[in-house]
Amino acid sequence: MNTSKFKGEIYQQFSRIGRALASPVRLELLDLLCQAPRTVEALAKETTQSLANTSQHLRVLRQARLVEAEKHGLFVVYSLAGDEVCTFFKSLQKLAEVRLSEVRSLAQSLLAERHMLMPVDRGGLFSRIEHGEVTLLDVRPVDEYRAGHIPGSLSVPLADLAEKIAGLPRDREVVAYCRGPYCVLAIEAVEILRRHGFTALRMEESVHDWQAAGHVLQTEE
Amino acid sequence: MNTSKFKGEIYQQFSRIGRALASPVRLELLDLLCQAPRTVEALAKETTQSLANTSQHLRVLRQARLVEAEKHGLFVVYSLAGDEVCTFFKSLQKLAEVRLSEVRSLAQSLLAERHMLMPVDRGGLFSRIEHGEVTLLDVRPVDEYRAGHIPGSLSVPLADLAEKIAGLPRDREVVAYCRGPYCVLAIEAVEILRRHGFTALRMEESVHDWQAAGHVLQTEE
DNA sequence: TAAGTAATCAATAGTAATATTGATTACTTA
DNA sequence: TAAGTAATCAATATTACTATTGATTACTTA
Repeated sequence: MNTSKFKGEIYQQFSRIGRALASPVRLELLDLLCQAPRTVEALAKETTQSLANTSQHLRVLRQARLVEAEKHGLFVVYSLAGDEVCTFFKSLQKLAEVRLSEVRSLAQSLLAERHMLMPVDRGGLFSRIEHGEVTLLDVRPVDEYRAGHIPGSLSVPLADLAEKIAGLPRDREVVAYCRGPYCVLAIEAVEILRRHGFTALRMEESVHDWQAAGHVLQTEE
Repeated sequence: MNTSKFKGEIYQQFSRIGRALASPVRLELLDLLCQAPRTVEALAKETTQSLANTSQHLRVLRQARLVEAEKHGLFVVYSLAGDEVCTFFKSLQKLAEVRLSEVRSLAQSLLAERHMLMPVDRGGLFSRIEHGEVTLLDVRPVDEYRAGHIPGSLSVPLADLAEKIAGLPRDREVVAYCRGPYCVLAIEAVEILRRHGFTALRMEESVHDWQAAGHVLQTEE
């Protein structure tokens, strides 16, 4: 092995990761898998892609060793190959946010239209959550909640919010969270809650940020 | 702006970064720019690509806002758009190392052939360097040394090593460093030094690791 | 102003990526 | 064993990427 052959091959290897991240569909798949493992069918449905196309994109991700597949009976369950993949995906989002003004303006225009630019006090919020001073809603699908959620949070998937909203205490603030700053679930939840007269806030932080801040997650229901 | 339009566009934006990282040539260009700004001509020469091809790849990197171009007289000097790009590139390398066994085996086979698997004591080395107990050589091109180097290091570009080797003190250990764990310059330097009877070691860490460890760099000569 | 140089542009051939369709495989269960 | 289902495979049309070539632009300097 001479050094110039090494150089050629090592950058080729690095580019496998880049290639895997070059498609919006694959990034959406990764984003979902950061929350919880899923079957191909579930991933296809959530990304509104055909089954075959989803399967093909998953193959690319698997070839880059970013995800793993395991057969469970009739289903193939895909999951992240490791926590470091999620961390890396978050840092990709962060880099895009810092470098691409388009990302910042997209996010801002979505929030501004919905009157959600009001800042949520990040430091104070975590401690208010820990002291049970707010009703904390996890509005992600229930499987993601089961895979890990912030202690004390209630699982109220966005799809079920309408029917569960009557049971929420009206005398205190509601805080909704989902997958992170670029997930729209909490935004939609807050809109619905406000329409029903609640004082509702959206928390940008996800379970990963909660974990990164040194807290532990709760699994199962 | 509805939420599904937002989702479509935000992943599209994230994928701009992925696309930019999908080519081995662009990763090599980024790697070089992590060390120091350069003209198109210099980048073309160092990557052994044609001028036109290099220019095109740089355009892609610029469109992803990972690099910036500034015209200096007849030359266009490209540089990293920010330190966070270098940090991200390093984390891509790290992810590839963790996830891709091919990366680990490529690196290992290169080192094993050259009898360089001997571990360098990372913690101790930094303090021995600070106390001047080793001759520390920066074997990168001189422009990279000028852009920032470890204090106390001598600039001995690999190309000049043969002629400068006579002037090195023979009574103590020589440590060579270059751009990081996947750069071959220090490996080649150590080979030459050993052939001339020196006790030579390769340091995997680069100026970025030195900086990340809380030390300051030295600029200019 | 003319010659020279760095870089980009434009056109193109070859290759690779994407999404669709329909067929096939692998497994479960009636 | 047959029917049903999840997932993959195979073939394909479309689109995008890559590297090359030669022309052009923008600037400097003789």
